[in-house]
Amino acid sequence: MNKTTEFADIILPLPLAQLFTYSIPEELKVDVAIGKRVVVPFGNKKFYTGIVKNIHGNPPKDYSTKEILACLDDSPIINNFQFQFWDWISQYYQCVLGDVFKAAIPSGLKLESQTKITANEEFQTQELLSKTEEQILNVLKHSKDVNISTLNQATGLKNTLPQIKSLLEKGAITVEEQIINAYKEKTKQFVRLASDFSESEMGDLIIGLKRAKKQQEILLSYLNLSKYYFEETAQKVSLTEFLKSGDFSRAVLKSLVEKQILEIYHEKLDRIDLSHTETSGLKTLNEYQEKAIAETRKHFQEKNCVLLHGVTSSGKTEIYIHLIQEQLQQGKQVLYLLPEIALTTQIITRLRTVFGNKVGIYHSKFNDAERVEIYNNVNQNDPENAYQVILGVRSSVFLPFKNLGLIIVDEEHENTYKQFDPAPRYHARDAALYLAHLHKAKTLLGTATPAIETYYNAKTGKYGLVELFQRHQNIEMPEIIIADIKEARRKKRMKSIFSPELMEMMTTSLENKEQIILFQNRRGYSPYLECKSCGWVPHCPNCSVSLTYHQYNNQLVCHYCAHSIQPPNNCDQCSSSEIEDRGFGTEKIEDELHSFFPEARIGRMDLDTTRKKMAYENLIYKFENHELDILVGTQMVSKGLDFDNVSLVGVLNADSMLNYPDYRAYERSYQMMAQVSGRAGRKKKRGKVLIQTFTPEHPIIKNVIENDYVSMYSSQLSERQEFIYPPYYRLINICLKDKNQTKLDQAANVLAKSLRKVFGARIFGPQSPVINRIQNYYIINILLKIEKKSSPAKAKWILNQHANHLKNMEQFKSIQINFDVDPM
DNA sequence: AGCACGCCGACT
DNA sequence: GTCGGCGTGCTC
Repeated sequence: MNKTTEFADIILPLPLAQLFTYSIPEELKVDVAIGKRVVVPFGNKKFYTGIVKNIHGNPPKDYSTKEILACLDDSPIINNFQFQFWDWISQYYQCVLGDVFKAAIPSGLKLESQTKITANEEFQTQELLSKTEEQILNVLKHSKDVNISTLNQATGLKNTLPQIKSLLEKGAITVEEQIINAYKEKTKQFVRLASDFSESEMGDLIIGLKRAKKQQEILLSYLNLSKYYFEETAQKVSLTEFLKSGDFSRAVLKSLVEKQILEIYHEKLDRIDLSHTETSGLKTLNEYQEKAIAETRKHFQEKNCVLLHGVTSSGKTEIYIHLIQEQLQQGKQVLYLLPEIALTTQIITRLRTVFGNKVGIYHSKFNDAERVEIYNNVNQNDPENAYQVILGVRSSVFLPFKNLGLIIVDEEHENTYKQFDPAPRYHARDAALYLAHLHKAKTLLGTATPAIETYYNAKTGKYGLVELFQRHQNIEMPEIIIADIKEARRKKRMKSIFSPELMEMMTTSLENKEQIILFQNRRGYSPYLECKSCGWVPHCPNCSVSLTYHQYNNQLVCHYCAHSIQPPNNCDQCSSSEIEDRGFGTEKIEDELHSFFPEARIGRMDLDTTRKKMAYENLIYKFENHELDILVGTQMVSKGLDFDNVSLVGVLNADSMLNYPDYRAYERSYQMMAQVSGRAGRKKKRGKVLIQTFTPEHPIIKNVIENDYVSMYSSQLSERQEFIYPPYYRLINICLKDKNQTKLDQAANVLAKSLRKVFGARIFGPQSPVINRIQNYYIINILLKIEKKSSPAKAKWILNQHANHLKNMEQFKSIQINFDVDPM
């Protein structure tokens, strides 16, 4: 017996800090290996899918082990790169490996145990059963495969657990844990000949069927469709299509199958379309692109990361494509990261036309089965059939790459690359840099408006910097016009939410049959309602935010917990019936546009209109085809879309962004306005951008008008230094949560005090966030700002010590503490 | 995270 | 008197 393969340390998909050690039964010793999935019992009921992290021969001292029940994989699904990557994520972002496991693997690869309940047939009523118990027993007798949730549904009861428990005690039912595999391969049925008949054999067969006309007909029709004797390889014939083609009955086909002439077979079907698309060569680069790509290659010789700072429509994508091609020729994989909203059909199509079915897409709107297929595809060892290029969102950094050569992070400044909740709170751009380091690959960051931190890294020589200021086909940068709404309001010249300038420009554009994009970073109709006489504002009962009014369903909705109510007719406080909406969101803009421009075709693009799988694509398609004149939207409209006929972009309220209480507010406002401006004026004509603001003299607005990123950068940089922010300092936010506000405040004060003893003035807070209650949990933050040079690992270790100390205090046991490293 | 155990309030 | 609320502790 081999002693060193006695035990395995398992990662479980739970937010628990340790690994769990199980013993490997003799019969599984050949199967169980590092990186494979295993099923293990946990507690006295549950089963989980875990990942084998370690195999060893050291029996644990303090407890006896349970046995691994099954091994799910023939070959590992987690490779060594991934284990190292997971370790880094869990250390850097201060979370547990189980959290990383949960985020990294599509849930279809994680089995779940489900309690299956069956009625005991031998049970005879000896004791009196309660009504609900009888009801439950009745349901069980008439259906099979019942679990708790279906039982709750069938009986209409909220919670049947107590009754189940008592029935179990009385011996009326049995309960069994069942493991459900969520992922099923999709298969399709096909028809083919049962054996390889020669032409003369086939002739005999057909003659033999002369008394079964229908069967003969089917056979001939099959030969016809499959071109069996005409082509080298017969065409595949799908069962359903075949039956439909001649209105054949299944029964007739069945008799042919029984005669062993035809047979039906199943074939696994990829949910992802792998059909061969025609690939076309690369586009030739213009001289500026050529220069940029040459510089990039040169930087890569000594630097691992290059920032490609190229203005909107300077043709960054073509540069990426050329670089991807180079990697593929060397047999390397490429990961192309995009933020959610920029992963559009346009870019997918472009990549597919060049790389065909070598491109895999990993999108959040894909269902789980599709993700499992992509995961498995990347994991397989056959480079002929595996995707070589993955175009994906944040979570695609967790795919099982074996041989990465290049990671491209497009729209690098996008804050959606940072995951906020749940843990792991990772930033895909920063994680990508580490991932590339593991593979000894290069990273290319691309954007028109770099994040301050990134530009700083480039300027200080940590990254290579390549700049590309020439728009392709020499399209001019749009003309930016400012509308002073304070002035317009004073003179009472505002038409609802539109300044006279905007009204005029919209009218002209519509007359010229040109398209318009209007941008407002707020969905819903109006951010809040207010009582005209006493100023009362309806708030969410669970969160400390006002409720947003949505007109399309006439609801007041909380954007934090989705709580919704009917708008009140009367004020809760003074019963006045005069309740007015305040502020405006995309819905209201759409509404107002309809009344001012009844002829115009208007589309709205925000979270509410793009929930369905293809809704976003449909809107884009309609706008591209000029089936819409005006597109109103939140930041979704500002990303990576190329439209040819947009002559006007309107930013309805620049101040709402500028006044946001965050140290990144100015940076983000600049990025947002610069990006949305980039949508204006493509071919032929110079576009116009109109920005409505109360503060036309604002320096950020000036930077936007002059398209002066560098000025914005240097003014922000000095502010960052002065006020102790990145890139000079590293931020770690410590978030405390509890249902009891007093207890929470006390705990935060105790923690802040003890941290100050170590970190001194580097500790800020405790500070209540603007929204200090979400889903009935109060929230308070403590912020640590440490010098970039000092060791973050040590600081994190100290933070953990103090947090654990707090959790060990009797009165603060219930407090939840989590860390957010490099918060956004 | 789940789930069991255990201790206090409102009800058949 | 019980049912059921959620606070607390444990899981290899």
